[in-house]
Amino acid sequence: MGPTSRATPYWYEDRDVVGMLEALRTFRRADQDMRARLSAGMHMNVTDLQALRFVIAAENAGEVATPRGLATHLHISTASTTKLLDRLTGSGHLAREPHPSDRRSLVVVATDHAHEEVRERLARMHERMAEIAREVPVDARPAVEDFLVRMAAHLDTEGDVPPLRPAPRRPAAPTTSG
Amino acid sequence: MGPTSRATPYWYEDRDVVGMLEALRTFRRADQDMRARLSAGMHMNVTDLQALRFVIAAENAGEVATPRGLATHLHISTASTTKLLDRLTGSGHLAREPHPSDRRSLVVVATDHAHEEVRERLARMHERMAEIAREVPVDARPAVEDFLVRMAAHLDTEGDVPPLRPAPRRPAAPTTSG
DNA sequence: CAAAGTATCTAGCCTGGCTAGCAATAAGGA
DNA sequence: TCCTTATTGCTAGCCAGGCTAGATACTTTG
Repeated sequence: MGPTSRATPYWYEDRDVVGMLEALRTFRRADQDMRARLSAGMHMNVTDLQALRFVIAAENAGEVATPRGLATHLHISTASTTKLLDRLTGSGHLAREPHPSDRRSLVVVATDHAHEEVRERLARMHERMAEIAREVPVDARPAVEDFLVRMAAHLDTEGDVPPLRPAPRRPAAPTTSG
Repeated sequence: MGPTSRATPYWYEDRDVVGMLEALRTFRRADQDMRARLSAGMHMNVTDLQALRFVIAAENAGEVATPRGLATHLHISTASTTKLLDRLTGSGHLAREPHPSDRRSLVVVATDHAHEEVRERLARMHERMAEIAREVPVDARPAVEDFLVRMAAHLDTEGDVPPLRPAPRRPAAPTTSG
């Protein structure tokens, strides 16, 4: 309890640590809420907006977006992707075009209207985000980036299979009955 | 295009900025994926796990969790909360108990098994997260926290109503017609 | 005490995922 | 070349997990 000879006792360091972790949670919550509001404001669900942004990003990068690529990126099935494309072509945000080299596939393109709407709603936000990033002291920036990247790498290794329960149920694989 | 007299030309600064923003996206993606894996590993959906953690957090804070509080926290309706409680009591993670002072309401408590399972799966992860946070240089920590908090605050102001469309519909508040 | 408000639950609907299976096309080996 | 296998996107039909509306029990307020 009493002060020690160290300039920064252990509990002081911990306050920083707790602050950063709380800030991380705060950010995540804010980001999630923003996405929900944004997609609701565009009269679509969160996945559809993510898809739209993926297609636009692909176009900006000079690449072609296919339904298969969309399914992979969004971690949904190709069947769900078909429905998603039906929704977004129906709303006038996307269009299906023939694939130049693979006649099984097709190319997904964003309409001018979609480009405009997304740019309109996100340009200001992205600008301000960069501004906030620029407000970080130059010599602290590598630490910020490092912290986030390392945290992401850690999360990629967590939450996998349970270390205890041996996978409770497996609907398939009939052994005795049936 | 050519080099200037400045030690850190503008594009160098921008590289830091871009790096931080990319790291932010990377973190968000990793966090989302982790949550999906974690809840899948516990045979529940993401919302249910969030609810479970909310109840446990309330207990640890010496507070009581009610269905209403759960609904508010999760941004779902009370009807959906009833279904959620049915699922989680059915799986043996939560239990409904009488509310000590409001006989309309009830108190939601986590079972011992739920406490144990969550602690088991999250303790190591949280420890490692704190470890990663402690690896951030002490003098950079305020900048890290600030960056995240400011970014969160910004996101809280974005994605709202479109700056163009005049708030599509407002069911209540009749002014002229009706 | 009566009226209005609040908490939870039930009933029934809708969205957005999923799997299974299909036709068309591509890719690879005998 | 030709036959087999893999891949792509689609349709059909199912299910989980949200939602609104309305019922009931209780609390709060005038």
